[in-house]
Amino acid sequence: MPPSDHALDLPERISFSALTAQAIRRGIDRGAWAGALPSERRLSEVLQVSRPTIRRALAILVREGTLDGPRARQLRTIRAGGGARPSLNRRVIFLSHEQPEQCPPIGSLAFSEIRTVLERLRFTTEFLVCQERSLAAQQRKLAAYFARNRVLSYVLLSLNQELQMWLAGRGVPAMVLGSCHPAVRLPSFDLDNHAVGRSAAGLLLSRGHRRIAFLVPDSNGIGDLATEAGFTEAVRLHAAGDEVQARIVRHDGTPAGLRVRLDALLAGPAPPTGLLVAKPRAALVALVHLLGRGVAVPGRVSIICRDQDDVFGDLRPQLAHFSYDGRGIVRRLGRALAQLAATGVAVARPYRVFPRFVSGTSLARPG
Amino acid sequence: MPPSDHALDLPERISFSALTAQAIRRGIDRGAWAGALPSERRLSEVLQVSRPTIRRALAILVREGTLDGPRARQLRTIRAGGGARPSLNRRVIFLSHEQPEQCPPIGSLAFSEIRTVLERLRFTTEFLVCQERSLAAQQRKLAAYFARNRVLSYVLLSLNQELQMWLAGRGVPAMVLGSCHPAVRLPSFDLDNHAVGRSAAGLLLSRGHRRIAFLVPDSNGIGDLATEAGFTEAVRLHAAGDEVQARIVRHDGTPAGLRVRLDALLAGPAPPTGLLVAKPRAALVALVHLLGRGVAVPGRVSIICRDQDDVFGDLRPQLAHFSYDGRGIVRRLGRALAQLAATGVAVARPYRVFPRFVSGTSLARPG
DNA sequence: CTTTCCTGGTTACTCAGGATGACCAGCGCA
DNA sequence: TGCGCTGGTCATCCTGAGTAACCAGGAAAG
Repeated sequence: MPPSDHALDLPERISFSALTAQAIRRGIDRGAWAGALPSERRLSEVLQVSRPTIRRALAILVREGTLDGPRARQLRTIRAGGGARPSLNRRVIFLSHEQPEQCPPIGSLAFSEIRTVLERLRFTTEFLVCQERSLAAQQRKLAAYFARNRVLSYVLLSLNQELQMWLAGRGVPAMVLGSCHPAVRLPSFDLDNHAVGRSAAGLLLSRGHRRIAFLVPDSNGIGDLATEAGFTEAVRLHAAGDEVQARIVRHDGTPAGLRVRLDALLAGPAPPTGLLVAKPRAALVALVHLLGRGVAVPGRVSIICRDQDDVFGDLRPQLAHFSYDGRGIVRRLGRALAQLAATGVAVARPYRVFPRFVSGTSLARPG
Repeated sequence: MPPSDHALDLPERISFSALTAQAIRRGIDRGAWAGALPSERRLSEVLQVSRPTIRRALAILVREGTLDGPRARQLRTIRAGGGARPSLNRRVIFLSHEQPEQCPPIGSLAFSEIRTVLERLRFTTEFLVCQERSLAAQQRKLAAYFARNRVLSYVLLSLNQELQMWLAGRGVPAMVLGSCHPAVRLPSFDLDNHAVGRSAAGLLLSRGHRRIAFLVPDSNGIGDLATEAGFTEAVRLHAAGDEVQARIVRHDGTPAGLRVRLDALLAGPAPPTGLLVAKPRAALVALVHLLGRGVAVPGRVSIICRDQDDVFGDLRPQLAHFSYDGRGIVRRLGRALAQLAATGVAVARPYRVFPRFVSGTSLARPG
């Protein structure tokens, strides 16, 4: 018999499923979830582990009594005494009606920037998209989410007015990135969309356009409403003697819906010669659609986009648009969150950025 | 993008060999052996681990400097001062000729995804752009960087062939995200660009196109070269009896340069009726330029884009393109890096993804 | 109401990595 | 000289994880 070396620990032969079970157990202890676990597919994404492995891990936890089995196709519930130790977390949730790439206050570029900066500051970021059509459904979904998750603060991106006020009313910890309803008293980091709308209308009018339109999704985003207000205000101020026809054209936010509106506009009796388009994606869709229909840009229609996209400068015609440097906003947001994490409150002073106009060949004098 | 709960530790994916190395390391620290380790077969008995695993563990310890290699069939000796071991850091540098958003293997969307996943695995990520025009200048810059920085691994994104081979030759720790030169023996996570090129040409030919072209930047990216090879191969195989005219058109990577090439193509004697375009940005520029010139798409020219962009589906015509899910690649990359951090080496087996074709109305039969 | 999406449950298949056992050449030593 | 030990190598088997489909039930959106 060989002598045995006693000073040694044998390497632990532990299956990856068991390790995963440990990870989930720690998550439960830290209070990452309340009441019930996320779905298996969610866990598999979050933990970067395949679903069969997640299932084996869950089976272990059920067997040891940490979890209940799924009840009638419900999520698995966490057994009482799960140690829900409320620890100060640094979890930040971005809340929006749209995919992150489409949120106007911060273009696609800036969003990964935001994530990076916040993660440097040791915040963990998540994105929650709330795309239900009815307000009630949105509120139900969010209420369920609030009940099951503990977060430091929500960051509201281009939410519609009703939901923004509902959240503020419920006392959900939040700050607003993008435009903020004036009545909502939350820390906010805005673009001055009102000024942009006014400026855009002024640009079109000063180039001689007399039939202009603002194409905007009908989602009641507060920034969109502000742009709209600025747009009509500029028209009202200018149109003292002139005969100016300014329309606000709402579409349903889908590319197809936008094209339908565009076609209707152009087929109408007095088609506009100048367009302001909200959202970079929509501007691209509109440009390609018009060119594809043989409508010259800017020959028959000039286009200004309210928001930025870094492809705009590469195209011919270059899309005239408004642009700004998001880094200042990101820095402020990071500081506000750090303050909130440290002190429990954040200043509600709004921070405003005035985008600058980037001229492009898509804007010219009318035909 | 699905939200992810960051308040969690991910389960650690550590191989049993690495665990065994840990056990041996602890044994050394506790003075279980003096001067030299027991033989492999002894260790295998003592630790209750098979000998191949013991050997892998020993290789890890030799690599990290805890052990000397076996001297002339002697037992492995324990290095003096076994206390201070240079531990591998977890710093990862992304190295590319272009801005991250433009790197084709992973779209802008996927890149923030990659950062997030790697940072959750406790890697720190940085991006290093190497845009010098001359190869010598690139090498100088990188050599200076290597001399001053210790990193776990470089991740090469769409580097040109020369630089990729130079790095491999210098023994820089690296893996390739995107296409990899066949002679370069590095872990790589590829799209199968060759297959894409072949498939794209096949699609155009099978639709009846007989004059086709591949528009590609002249930067000698390995993926581009592979696409080109696949493209011409498909043409060669198909064109047995048929008369097919296939051109490779290189542009300088700028939108203006692309437009010049397009105009020259269309003004030529036998303009192509089908185009394959590399890079999503280039495809957008080409589409808008053609439509703006009154060239009907797909009426006069069909377009397929080799890469993906999520705006393609929203446009009319929809841009036919090749698409894939980058998450699998990100997962593999993360695992390879984790393995590298734990064991000091990563497998050099290439991982290949076959993008699937997303049909679109920009592709139709000619004329 | 209908439809859509998401849940848990289940399948078949691939593949990496560890276990096993055998073999080799070199070396020290009885 | 022959034995027993060392590290080095190989072929083979098998477990466990990954992947990608499916399915039915049920909740919720519209």
